[in-house]
Amino acid sequence: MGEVKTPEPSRRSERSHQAILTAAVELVGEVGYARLTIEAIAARAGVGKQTIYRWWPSKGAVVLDAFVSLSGGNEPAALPDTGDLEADLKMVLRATVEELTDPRFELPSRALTAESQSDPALSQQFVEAVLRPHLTAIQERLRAAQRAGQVAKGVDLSVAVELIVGPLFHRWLLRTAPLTKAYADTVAELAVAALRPASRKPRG
Amino acid sequence: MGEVKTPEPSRRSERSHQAILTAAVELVGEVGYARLTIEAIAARAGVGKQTIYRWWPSKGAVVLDAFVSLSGGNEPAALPDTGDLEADLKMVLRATVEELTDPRFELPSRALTAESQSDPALSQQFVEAVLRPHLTAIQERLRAAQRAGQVAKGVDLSVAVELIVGPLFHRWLLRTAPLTKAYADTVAELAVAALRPASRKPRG
Amino acid sequence: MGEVKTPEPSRRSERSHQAILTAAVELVGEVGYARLTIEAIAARAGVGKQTIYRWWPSKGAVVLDAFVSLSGGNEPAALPDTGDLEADLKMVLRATVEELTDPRFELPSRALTAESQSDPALSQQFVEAVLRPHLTAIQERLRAAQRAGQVAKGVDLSVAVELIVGPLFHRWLLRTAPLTKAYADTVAELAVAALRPASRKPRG
Amino acid sequence: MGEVKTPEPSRRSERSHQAILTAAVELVGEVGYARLTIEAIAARAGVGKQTIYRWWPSKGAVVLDAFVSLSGGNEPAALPDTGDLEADLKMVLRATVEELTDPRFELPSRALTAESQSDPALSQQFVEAVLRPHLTAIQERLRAAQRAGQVAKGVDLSVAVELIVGPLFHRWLLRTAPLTKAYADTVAELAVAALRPASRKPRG
DNA sequence: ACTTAAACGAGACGGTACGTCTTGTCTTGCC
DNA sequence: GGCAAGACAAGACGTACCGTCTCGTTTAAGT
Repeated sequence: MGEVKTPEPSRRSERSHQAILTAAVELVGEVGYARLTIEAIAARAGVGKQTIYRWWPSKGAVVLDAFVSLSGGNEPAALPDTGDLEADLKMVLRATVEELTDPRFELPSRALTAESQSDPALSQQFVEAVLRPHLTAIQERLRAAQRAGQVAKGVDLSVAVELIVGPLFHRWLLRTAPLTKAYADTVAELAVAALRPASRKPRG
Repeated sequence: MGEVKTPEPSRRSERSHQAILTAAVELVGEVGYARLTIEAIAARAGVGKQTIYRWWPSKGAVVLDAFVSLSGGNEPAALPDTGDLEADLKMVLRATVEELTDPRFELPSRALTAESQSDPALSQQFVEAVLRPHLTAIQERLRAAQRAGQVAKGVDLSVAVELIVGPLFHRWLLRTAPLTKAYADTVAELAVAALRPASRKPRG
Repeated sequence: MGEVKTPEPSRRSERSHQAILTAAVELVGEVGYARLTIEAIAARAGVGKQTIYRWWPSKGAVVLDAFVSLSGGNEPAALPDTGDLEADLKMVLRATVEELTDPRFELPSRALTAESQSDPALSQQFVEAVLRPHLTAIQERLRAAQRAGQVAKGVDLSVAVELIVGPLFHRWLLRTAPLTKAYADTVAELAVAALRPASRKPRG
Repeated sequence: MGEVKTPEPSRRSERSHQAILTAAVELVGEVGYARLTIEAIAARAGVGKQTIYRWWPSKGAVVLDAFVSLSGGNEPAALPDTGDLEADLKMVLRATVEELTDPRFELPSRALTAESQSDPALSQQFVEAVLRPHLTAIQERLRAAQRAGQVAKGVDLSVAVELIVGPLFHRWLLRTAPLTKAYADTVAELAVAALRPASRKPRG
């Protein structure tokens, strides 16, 4: 995931490839993303710098690949569907809070989000590889709820997903307040209320 | 705003101070934050590098000060209160979309958000100086609505604020989809629905 | 000329061999010896790098072979013997000046002389392949002159040869002054005077 | 000696300057010129690479300065004048042979001569700083001899000097044969014979 | 003609050094 | 005596080549 450049990938050394990803993961944990250097990755991986530059366009791209390979298998697949939307959402949002708070994921995630601000291509890859599966899983659960009449017919589910996760990321990224499970619960409750088919709209 | 270091501030050259902020604003617009250097700011401002290092701890801090001085007076003060919460929120969210899309603000904002990921001190200053006034203004409007019975009594308004702005920032920061005024409207509608007192959720 | 390594020479591709020498000659003329690279020779010759490393031990060795193949046939054979030693020497020294000044020969010659300073093996090959024939030709002419009584009996002719060509190379290599045919003539006259059988030695 | 570039020399750190020259001398002795790198000089000298690139245009220029500062004071001044030209020349040529054979001088000298082949500016500086004093000293001795009637009136002394030293350098640079004191003596004898006024050549 | 082992082109690899750039500190000399 | 100017040590950048090492693919001997 990530290479778009020219060289013949069949001749790629899988040994070096893995060593680079491993070294990147280790080093980003040890010194942080800002003080992470290509030279250090190459040295730690026992690899020439050119081998990194040959296959990745930037430091961010290496770290993204490393991060993806790290959180490799744990595709969130689908949310459980207990029939209780609010409970299911609370579960997934609590899990999200836990992940965003786990230092193992927090540092690389913040780094990639930061890097994405100035590198739209990286941003795209980051979202598709890391974020999209989570969003899609939630959206599928919402679709089921919509079919079950727990979510109003007219709601655009892609917006609904961001209504749910947006507040969490906002607090995480901007550190407006501590990111807790209580907050996750409150957001889930409010979101469910927002999506519920209108009993009546008292506005007019 | 921003200085925390030692030297005697009374002897500070206001002329150099302003020149530095101006140069930073110009340069961040010309080359972007990533390629912005302290040396270039000093050169453009006609100032010794030491004069920058003396008063600011990092490149981010200079840019934050420059950004704040740029958007100086326009404190958002308070939201209008037309009595129609949804309409008032749509107005402020549309304005927010406009600002986040305005290249004059977008680049420095993204840069400072990115830099905040690895610099919690900067993050704190950024939030307090730039973001907090907006959040507070929205929260005040919500308090009025709560008093008017348009928002449920039990709702934690600081969470409500993030429910409203979170989805916008999520889309802006992660570029999951284009950030449009239609999206702002939808978010406002859903948020109002979430906060409405109405019948408590019919689930139990 | 030059190969000392192991592989079976009968299977050598003459096509590649020639292409390499041609490419080396062209490139040394285009970019000079210092900026000449094995990679560039291989690319220009349409040859794998290994094919060069297989048959030559160093860049200098390739260029030496290329240079020898360039100045291939024109073995100086023997000097003319008009009976007038001084005239014959002037002729050969003037020709030498011309060659040392001809850009076609000057650049590779200087490069190989330079390289020889740090590579005695190359030095040996260079001297034997390029220089020795010239020196030998002059020495033969001196031997004839010695037989004819124009050169003193006791003179060591190998030293005499270097007395003649040394001053030319000195000026060429060290650029102490322009290398001209007038200088060649003067050197020839002085050398002949040095070698002439002593009328008497007015020293004692 | 050597700097031709822009920066203000008054602010130059004499400490770093000396450390660089010392490191260069040491390293050229330890690993030879070809394997000498700017990086190693900087590391050994405890100096940033830029400090070298700021003040010298090339590796050769650094080594030349280092070499000159090494052989700093020992200006050859003037040759002794015992009245016996041949004896005096033998003395100086033997000394030259000794110097050219002394490893302390041989390696840098060969390196600078080699480098001069592709860098005429360096060549010029090398000749003027290192070689010219020797040549001038010999030329002065020859002038005295010419006044004393031991050298023919019409002889161009600058050519005469190269007649004397050229054969030595020829053998040293091209390694046509071992460079010995016996060779130096023979060259001196032949040179004196060449320059002697005596009976004009009996040829015409 | 068939086999087989080499030499071949291509080019990825681990490395080294390049010359440039930027950082944050230190120094000099002008005003 | 405060400040611009800029030299300095440090070290990462991205590039260029080095010489070695696979890869298939010719190619030429020796069957």
